[in-house]
Amino acid sequence: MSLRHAVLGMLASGPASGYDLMKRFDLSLGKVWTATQSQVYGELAKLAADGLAEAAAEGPRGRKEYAITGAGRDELLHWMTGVDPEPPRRNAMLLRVFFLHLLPAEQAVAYLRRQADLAAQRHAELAALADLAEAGEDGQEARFGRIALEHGLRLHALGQEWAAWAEDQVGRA
Amino acid sequence: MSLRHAVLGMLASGPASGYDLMKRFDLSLGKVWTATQSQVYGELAKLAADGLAEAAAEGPRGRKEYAITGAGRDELLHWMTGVDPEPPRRNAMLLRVFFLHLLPAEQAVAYLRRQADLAAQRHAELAALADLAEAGEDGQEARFGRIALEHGLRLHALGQEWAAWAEDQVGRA
DNA sequence: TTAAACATGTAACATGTTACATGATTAG
DNA sequence: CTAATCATGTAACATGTTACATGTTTAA
Repeated sequence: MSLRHAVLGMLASGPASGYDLMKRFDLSLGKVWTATQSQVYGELAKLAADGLAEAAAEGPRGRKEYAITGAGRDELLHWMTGVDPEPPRRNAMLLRVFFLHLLPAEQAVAYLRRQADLAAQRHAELAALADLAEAGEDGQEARFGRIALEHGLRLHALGQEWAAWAEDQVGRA
Repeated sequence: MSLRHAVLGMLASGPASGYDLMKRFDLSLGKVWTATQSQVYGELAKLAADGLAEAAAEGPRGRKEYAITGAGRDELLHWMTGVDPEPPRRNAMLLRVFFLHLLPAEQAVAYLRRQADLAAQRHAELAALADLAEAGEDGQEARFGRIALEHGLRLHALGQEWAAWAEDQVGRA
């Protein structure tokens, strides 16, 4: 149930509307947890029903701002420190690797080379995002965003190196 | 719809029952794509209904073996070479990192240290699995399993190094 | 005046998890 | 004879995606 905690975590920095939250999902947060508009509005309503958030203010155009409650903060803190995060259990790229023996060696190699290219591309995109972040605000919130981003950078570098190594392994068949 | 392709991929190595497939999900394949028993049996029925697999034989205890069809092979090959794999878009561990500024520095550091420990533990578990695999059969199928496993090993090493680096970053606050 | 941005919500469908329900065969 | 393993299936529920539906405010 981490969508709930993603929303709660953003609300913990101050009241926000569904529309505000979506912007954060589309920007930085979406790199580690995605959500659709319909999920965000739905979750906000449930959070309010469960007493973890409350409708705090109404603005123009039907805008509704929600604020985290004490119970919401408790729930968030419990999730952050009291429960070990589940590692991702699905990776479509590696699933294909398991079946690469079904392809002629030449196509298996092409697949691995393509993965190296994709990793390089994603690394470059993240690096561009990092540059933007560099120029932006600082403070504790930005610091941890930068730390998460560094994980992504290292991950894509790993992807590139691993794919090159794998290509070599297949070459020596 | 990768569950479908995970099942198809296993069927491509030879006919199998739902029970057989579950064993492979519980062992190696589950490291890159998980599935529950109820998903596997359901998917097998859908695959047969869609003409991508067919009930090939019946055994004792109601055992039903399924075999991949030509259309199934086409679908599998298209998925493997014609579509770029989607990168994972949800990481509960990194989501928490985004909200670490909500904790006192001391607890944020504890969180990061815990992640380093978990990564080390998972690395050791995978390494044990790798040793078993080493002793097992070889051939193309095992080779690619080993290549996927290497990715996991590198990933957990990265997790450890990154968490140590992050801890240091927070220390210098 | 009109396009872009702001703003929320619902319905239908797809996917995934947990729990329940049942029975056959084999090995000790 | 009895426990473990083999073997399949369904129902209820939770989560996630896509498409639709609607209306307001601001800036050019």
